[in-house]
Amino acid sequence: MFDIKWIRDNVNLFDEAMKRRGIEPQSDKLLALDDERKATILALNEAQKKRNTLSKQIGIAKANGDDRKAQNLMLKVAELKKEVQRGEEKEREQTKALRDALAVLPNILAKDVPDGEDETDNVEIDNFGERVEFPFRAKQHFELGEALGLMDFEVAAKIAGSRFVVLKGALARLERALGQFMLDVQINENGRTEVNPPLLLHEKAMFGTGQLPKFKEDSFVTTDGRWLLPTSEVPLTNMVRENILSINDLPMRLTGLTPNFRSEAGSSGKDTRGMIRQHQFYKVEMVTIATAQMAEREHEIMLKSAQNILKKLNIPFRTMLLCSGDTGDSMQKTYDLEAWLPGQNTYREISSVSIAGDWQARRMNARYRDENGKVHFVHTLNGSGVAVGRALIAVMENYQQEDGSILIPQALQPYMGGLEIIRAQ
RNA sequence: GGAGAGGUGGCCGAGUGGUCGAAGGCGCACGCCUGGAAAGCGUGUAGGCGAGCAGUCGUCUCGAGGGUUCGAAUCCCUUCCUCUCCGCCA
Repeated sequence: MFDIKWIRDNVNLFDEAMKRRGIEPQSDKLLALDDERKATILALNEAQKKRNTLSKQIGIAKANGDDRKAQNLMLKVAELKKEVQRGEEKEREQTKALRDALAVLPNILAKDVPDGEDETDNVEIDNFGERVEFPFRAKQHFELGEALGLMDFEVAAKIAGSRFVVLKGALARLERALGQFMLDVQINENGRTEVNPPLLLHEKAMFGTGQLPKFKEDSFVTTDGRWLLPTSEVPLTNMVRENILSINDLPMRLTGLTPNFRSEAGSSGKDTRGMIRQHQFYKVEMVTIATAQMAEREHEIMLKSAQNILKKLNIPFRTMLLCSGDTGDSMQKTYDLEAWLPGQNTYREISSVSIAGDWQARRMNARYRDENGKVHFVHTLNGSGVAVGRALIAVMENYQQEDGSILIPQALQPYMGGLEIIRAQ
């Protein structure tokens, strides 16, 4: 969300930034709303001031026992009262109108974000690992999993519907191992604080990070109006909502392992086979709360942390800088890590590392006090470190053998009780 | 689910209709004092919005929203949250 005062001072910059997002110039409309609002406030303050002055005089008159004077003053104030009430109502409406208009606008893209339409215009900035050349046809993860008898989509459909999976035995454990491994790296090597948040969230929290109001069809709601977290970015970031933090608390580096729930409303027909796109999946998340000065460095640190996970698992991946058309509304700049999937013979997103600037902080009213006691909005960042479900896919496809067994990456073996290979029973 | 208690500034805590954005204490900052420190003394110590180049001024905010009143932290209604006891339950 934007500061209307900033828009007023940066009309061209703002309209240009919206244009990059494919949005018509907004500043005229917004400034007009703000002008009306200001005029209302000015008149309202004037009326309130008069009312307060007279009311105090009534108090004094009564204290002095001058009832007639008090009576006179009361009549005067009665009129002002109506004026104040009208003004308050108008101000409330106008403020809400302005806020609603601002709430749906996307973040400003960073200067170094390349222009582009969609994911085909993203720019590769880094590449890690050798793609394995199999002397046989590489299978997709679901072929492997089903053949092992450890991955069952039919049972999942029976109990929950499509886009769910049931993992069993060593595969279930492998998924758990991946989550624990990643979390441990985040805590021990990347110095993040583990957080285990609620999975059901207030609407306010969903608004704070930008999932609401625009993208409500992407998430699930409960019967009592709570939202199932689509990513733990939401609870972790909203931990600082409506706070004024001390500068000493920053940067605040958090991590957590949670399930994520997504309706995938707009994705019917996409990735229908396998575990790529599910309604429910585990993900290790990184969230950093920082100052404006710290933020860019924290973004690079976070990117390295995510890359580090895949390197430890020895999964080939490339790092993409998302183009303007593919960068999420809440974000100024996003890197995606795409893991190589031999079975699909393609790269697929496995992590997304983004910087939001103060866009989320304004929505959350999350601030900090600097060395001089001045209050500023924090800057927020988040990234996956990494998606567990997709990491499972990447491990299976990259570590598969001709007979359909799967080697377990060395880094995971301690989490698998020393198991080195998963074979059909 | 039933019965009760409560939500006030960074924290504790007073305030039950009148100049209260709010006593007092703690904490913190600065100054004095000291060789240095502690103690002591003094001063300061919310955020939003609006006006102004600025000093500053006005206004709003005592969980949230609404109402009563000339005037609300104080009265009424609604709602959220916390705590205690009982019941139920993982």
